[in-house]
Amino acid sequence: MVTMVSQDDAEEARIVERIYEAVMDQRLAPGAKLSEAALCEAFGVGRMRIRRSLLILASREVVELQPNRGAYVAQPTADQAREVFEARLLIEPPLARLAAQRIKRAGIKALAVHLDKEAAAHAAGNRREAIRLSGQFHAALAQVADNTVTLRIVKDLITRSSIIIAMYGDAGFSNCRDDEHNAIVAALRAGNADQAEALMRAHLGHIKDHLQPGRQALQTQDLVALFGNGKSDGKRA
Amino acid sequence: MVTMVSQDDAEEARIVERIYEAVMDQRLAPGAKLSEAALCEAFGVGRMRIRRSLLILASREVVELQPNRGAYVAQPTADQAREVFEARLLIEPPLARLAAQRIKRAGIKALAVHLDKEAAAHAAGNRREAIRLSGQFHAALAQVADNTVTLRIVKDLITRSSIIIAMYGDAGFSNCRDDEHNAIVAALRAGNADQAEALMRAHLGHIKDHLQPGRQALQTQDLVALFGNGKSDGKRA
DNA sequence: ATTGAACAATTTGAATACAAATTGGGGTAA
DNA sequence: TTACCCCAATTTGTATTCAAATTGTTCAAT
Repeated sequence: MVTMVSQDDAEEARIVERIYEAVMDQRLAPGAKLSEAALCEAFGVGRMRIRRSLLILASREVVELQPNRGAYVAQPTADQAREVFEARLLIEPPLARLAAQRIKRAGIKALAVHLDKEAAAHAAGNRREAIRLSGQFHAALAQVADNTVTLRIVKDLITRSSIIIAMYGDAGFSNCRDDEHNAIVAALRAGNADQAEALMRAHLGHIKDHLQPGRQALQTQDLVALFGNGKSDGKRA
Repeated sequence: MVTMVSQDDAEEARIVERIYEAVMDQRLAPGAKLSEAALCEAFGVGRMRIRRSLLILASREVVELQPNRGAYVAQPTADQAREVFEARLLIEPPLARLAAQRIKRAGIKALAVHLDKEAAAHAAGNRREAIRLSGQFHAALAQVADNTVTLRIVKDLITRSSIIIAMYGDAGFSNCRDDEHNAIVAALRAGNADQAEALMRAHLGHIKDHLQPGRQALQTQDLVALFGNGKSDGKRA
């Protein structure tokens, strides 16, 4: 008998991952409603499966579950935004240091490939892809550090960061500046742990500095729908 | 009129928290089966509620959901144990530094009260309470640092650490040594951020050094499974 | 007596049906 | 015309029911 162990769990993980990606691409705006029926159709699964996925997303604070109202992409407050970036400033610079100490030839190669993709997306004007890759760079670093526990933590933080940037970020400013990523990889390649840590700290500081806590960006697509602005209707993947 | 918002969610959070505590107390051993029916009776709630709680616990890797087999308290591998403590060594020393910079009079007071409780439990020979408080100290530090995002992360890590210590720890060695906690608080009180960070790093190193990766402390029915027949369960561990 | 297979019982997984609540629309009255 | 209220429709939450899988037991055969 073929057991097919944990095929079910993999399904939820797949759905969660897809929604994570949509949030990071900013295809799903903060406050966007995630209706169960729509998700059932989109993913071709039963309602139970969707409810489980939404619960996982809620436990990671990427979506908010409002009782009897439904699931919505989270809308972190300015204070929560501060906490997320504070956590990143706490975790990622030491992580960059660890990566510098631990990186192997294959890891350097992988990061180089990633930087190329970032540059290509940027050159092609593919803003959505550029934003996504820009966030993924930080996850790639955790992978280089060879620690899945930290990888999970960083993934959650960068996803929430994408929401925060969508809410509080300068209009045209993308997630990260590529040149800073390049500099960090250069430090890793040189095995300069101190520099890698310092560069990452500065990099995160720059992202944080470009947030405007008072902005309270377009609350939800409720407002958009109200004004008939067709900007954020792309809920379907 | 009165909305009673998120009363339902609070119920799941309560159950999850109770199970967290039981794991940290080592009342629930690694590999212990968490049958849905038993939990329904224990908490006096419906099966749906329990299933939601177990899913949250699984997403935090405190329990493992085996399809068609049920939920079990996680049994991290030696490699996963290494990753958890590596993550703690990455996060908590900078967190101690932040706490030293940010601590107020009320925080110092709260930590002093906590240390008293630890000492009292230790003096009274209440090992279970001592273990629990010993872990909670690290969460208290995150609270002093006033960052709920980091608090959540640290809580997850210390809960998983309890499981790891139960599996790989020396028999009589409790979670932490109280004197090291005292020293850390002294550094915080003195506002010596460098020392707080260094002490926390050393403290976590000590805990880690008392783990025996080869021990494989199988103390539950996993023992039976391992000796019975390594038919298809031998995949893990 | 021991081993193997079949069957029964328990436990989990999923689907369907039903109940509760919120939202939006329409109608009426001021 | 505007404001308020009631009702319907949609959406979420929960329970019940049934199916699938695993485990333990029993019986039979070697």
